Amino acid sequence: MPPNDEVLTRIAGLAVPEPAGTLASSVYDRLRGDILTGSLPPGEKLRTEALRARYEVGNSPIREALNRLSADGLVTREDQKGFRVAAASRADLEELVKTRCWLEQIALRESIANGDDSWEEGLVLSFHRLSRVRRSSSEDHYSVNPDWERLHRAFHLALLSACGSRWLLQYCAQLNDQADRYRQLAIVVSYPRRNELDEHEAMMKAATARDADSAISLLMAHYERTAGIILESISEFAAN
Amino acid sequence: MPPNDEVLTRIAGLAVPEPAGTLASSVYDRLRGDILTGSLPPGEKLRTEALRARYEVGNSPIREALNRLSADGLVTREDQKGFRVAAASRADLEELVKTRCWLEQIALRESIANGDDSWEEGLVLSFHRLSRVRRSSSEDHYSVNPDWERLHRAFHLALLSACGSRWLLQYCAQLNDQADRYRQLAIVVSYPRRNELDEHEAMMKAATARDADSAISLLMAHYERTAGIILESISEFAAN
DNA sequence: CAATCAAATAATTTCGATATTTAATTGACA
DNA sequence: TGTCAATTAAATATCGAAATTATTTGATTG
Repeated sequence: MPPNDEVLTRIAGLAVPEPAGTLASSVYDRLRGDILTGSLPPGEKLRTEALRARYEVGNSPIREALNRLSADGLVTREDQKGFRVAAASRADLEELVKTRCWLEQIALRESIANGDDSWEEGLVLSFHRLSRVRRSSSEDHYSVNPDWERLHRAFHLALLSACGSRWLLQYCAQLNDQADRYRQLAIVVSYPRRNELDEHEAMMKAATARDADSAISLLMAHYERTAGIILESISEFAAN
Repeated sequence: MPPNDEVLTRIAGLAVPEPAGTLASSVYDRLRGDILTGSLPPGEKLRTEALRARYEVGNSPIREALNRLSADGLVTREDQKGFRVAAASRADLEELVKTRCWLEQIALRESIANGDDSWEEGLVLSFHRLSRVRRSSSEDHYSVNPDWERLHRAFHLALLSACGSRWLLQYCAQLNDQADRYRQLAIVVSYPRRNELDEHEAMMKAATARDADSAISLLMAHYERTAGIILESISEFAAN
């Protein structure tokens, strides 16, 4: 079955990080976060014992979270050999961006064709919120602002949210996660600045004007540019 | 030391789909199979205790398998409320088919553009194998032939296998699973026959002739037709 | 009679420990 | 000194039971 409403609300960024109902879900969220921020680097071995200590829970919740993440593609699993953070490489990033463009092109076109007023309003709202938070949480040096990250994700998913397929939306969200991880890995090395807000505004305006071709061009260019910057700033990813 | 039985069966080529390395993976495969065949119907509650009895393993492998399946979309999970087989509905099937057409259209076009000789050969081989097994394992009444199901799946994935994106390929495989489940659900009610082999042959020929537009038309029509048959044969899916 | 609440029951989730498998180390032998 | 086998150590996977949370049952009250 396609992702349920709870998942969709979470994707839309409209829910605050509410306390998860089970330890397994809580560990899943935290582990996912730690992988996306690069706090757990690509290829890192994920030993049960170490994670037990890190998250202060027992065996079972850890393994349940790891099993879910492995189906998400953020963690790799090999029978009898345990879990690792998914590897990262230039080739992988290129494949990822290509796939993302294919899927989001469809999703955006459909969204623009089918989106109703509430979709349009959600989009405007997402952009507004994104425009009000700083890219970096510090003034002098760059440091990741979790609010910006969350709202940025929400904006991009708002664009696609009316595509009419929960499957496609979920896949886009998954690829979004993967791309976010690469962005974070690049930031560690020093992330070159650019005016992303203008790009987002242009997309939002093209989408609300129902100009599908323009919106798609802008979105594709946005992704290609980001990928280019990441590829420039990183010669090669560490191989564990 | 003389080779053990396992080695001998392997050499003789008599080994069935080799047993998974861990109990969790084995249960995952069996559960997945039971859901795809409809042996575990949509909406069915998946109680730990019942599954423990069914598959004769402990608690942990069951839960690990369920967690993986929930990320695959074959099972739904709600914190503190356990697991269920994913629901099925006409609306869901329509959304599924639509998404499948979107994604496979891209995958097939890319496959045809990029596929090398070994892709072409794999495709011809897949078709040949599919053509040599019967649709039904019984002559007089219809009964699912697991070999045909497996080879049918393999053929469709062979078509897309050169698309150049493991992500896209994985998504197509996932949607394939979902569609297979609907097909099985319809078969229970009595599945109308048609000459699927010719359709598959036409696709194979168009693909090897590198005629992307024709191949895509054939594939889309193939899916639409299947969906139509399923929707006709089922008034509504049971709601648990 | 319907609604509410509390107790009892059932199911899910989690823990700690054990069994199995893999990886690392040691030591014998060439 | 290098290789291989045997041994030890470490890690993974699994089990069974305890703790937590949901659901049902049944009594009580408005």
